Amino acid sequence: MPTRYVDRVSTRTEQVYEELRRELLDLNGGFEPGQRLRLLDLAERFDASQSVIREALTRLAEQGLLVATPQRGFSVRELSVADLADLTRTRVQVETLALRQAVEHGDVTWESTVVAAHHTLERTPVSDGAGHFNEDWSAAHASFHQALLAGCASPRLEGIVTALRDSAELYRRWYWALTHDHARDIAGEHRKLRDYAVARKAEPAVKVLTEHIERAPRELIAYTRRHNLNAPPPRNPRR
Amino acid sequence: MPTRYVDRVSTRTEQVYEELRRELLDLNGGFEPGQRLRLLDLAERFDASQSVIREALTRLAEQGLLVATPQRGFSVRELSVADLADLTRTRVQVETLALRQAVEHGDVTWESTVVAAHHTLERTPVSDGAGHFNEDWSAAHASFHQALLAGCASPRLEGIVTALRDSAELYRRWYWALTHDHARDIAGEHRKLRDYAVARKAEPAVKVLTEHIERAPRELIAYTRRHNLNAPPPRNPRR
DNA sequence: CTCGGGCATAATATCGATACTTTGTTGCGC
DNA sequence: GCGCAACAAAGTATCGATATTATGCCCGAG
Repeated sequence: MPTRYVDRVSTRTEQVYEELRRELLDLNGGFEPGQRLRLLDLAERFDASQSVIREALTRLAEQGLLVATPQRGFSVRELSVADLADLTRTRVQVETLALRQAVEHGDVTWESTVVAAHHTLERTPVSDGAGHFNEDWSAAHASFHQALLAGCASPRLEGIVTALRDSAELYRRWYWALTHDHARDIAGEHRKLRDYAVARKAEPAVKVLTEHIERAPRELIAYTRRHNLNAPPPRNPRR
Repeated sequence: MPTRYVDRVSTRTEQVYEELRRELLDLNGGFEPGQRLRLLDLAERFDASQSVIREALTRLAEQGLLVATPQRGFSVRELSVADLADLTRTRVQVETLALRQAVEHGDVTWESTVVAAHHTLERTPVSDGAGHFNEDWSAAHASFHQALLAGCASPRLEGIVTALRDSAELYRRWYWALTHDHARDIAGEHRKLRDYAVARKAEPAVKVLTEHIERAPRELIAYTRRHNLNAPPPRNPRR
């Protein structure tokens, strides 16, 4: 029998978990809101046993990215206008809380990290030119915001903010499909955030961050009101 | 072969998960911070297979009540003064946020729920008289605070507050072992919270809640400073 | 006496099979 | 044609065994 576990950095479950998570949050990923995730399908796709898949899905469900229903397995979390509104409100409140503390308590090392992360972000293209969204930008974006808030020196608060941001990622594909906010200058928002943060101007920074978080959801909600929707348009009618 | 799965309300995993969680947060429970949780032990104890135990532990680890280390299994989260300080600070910030909104936006139904939950709490004894802490009180206490914040009408925010409170529960045994704050009038604090909430006096309510959350950690941290500790005293030296 | 290599032990991670549940379908009675 | 019960198909939940890894101990070299 061939040796199976060679050169493993981590466990199989860990790998599958990370891959599934990436794909779930990936704008180009193949998962639809509400879509059921069958254990055997995924087991075959990842060439792993059901146990491994199940553990990964369990973790994602615990994070609220999936929904686990006893005896009926797992499915991708459904999106709704109500949840988006709640999520956005919560994100603004908690994230501005963290930002205020970061600006107040962050040290010089923090400033450097913010500047560095911003530099990386600015140099990463949003799209790959072929209409495909660049997931590297997404990572750089997350890193920048992470660095910005790390100054609050509160692992617990940081963890909450990160979890909320990940949840919000699920909505990104929906924005992308429906709204085209070409007037928006995201790079400018980030530059302002960096400058206000380093200059220790908490209130202006909070203002920019609030708008930064609220803008896309506001556009999307306005759009759905105009078109009488309250859930994203299905791309794949088969559920 | 005998029929095994009869009259089941839920799945075995769900049951084991809930039982483990209860015990973990139970002041009288048997788990120590840092204690390793062996799959086979628990499987035998619960008369379930390792898979079932593993799924329950995975969920608890994802919540931060346990720590999962690849290839080395699960253990109860370690406690530390630094984490307690961070946790307490975060709890105050997030929970007062929720309280302000509840007081501002809560309707009459909310008021009724608060009053009812308070009544139950007031009628539930803290201790069973034999020195054993009464877990019913703990449940009533959680329900009261839950009801208080439910008025904020934000499932996301509520979820965060609940998760933080559960994390704080892990520290309760530590308080209990070391500090004896007999001057404290917890019932009075709850009464004030109820009254201020129903009277829509946000700021006084926030003040009481802040003190309510901070008091025990403050006492404990002061105690550990006096005695040069930064982790709870081991009751069971075998790790 | 101490340090390390190499084994024995014990625990986790993974697998594949089986028990059970849900769901869709077929066909019968009316 | 319609409702419903029994059945069939598909999927989840659970199990127990096996592969793999961590850990502690023993023992010999220095």
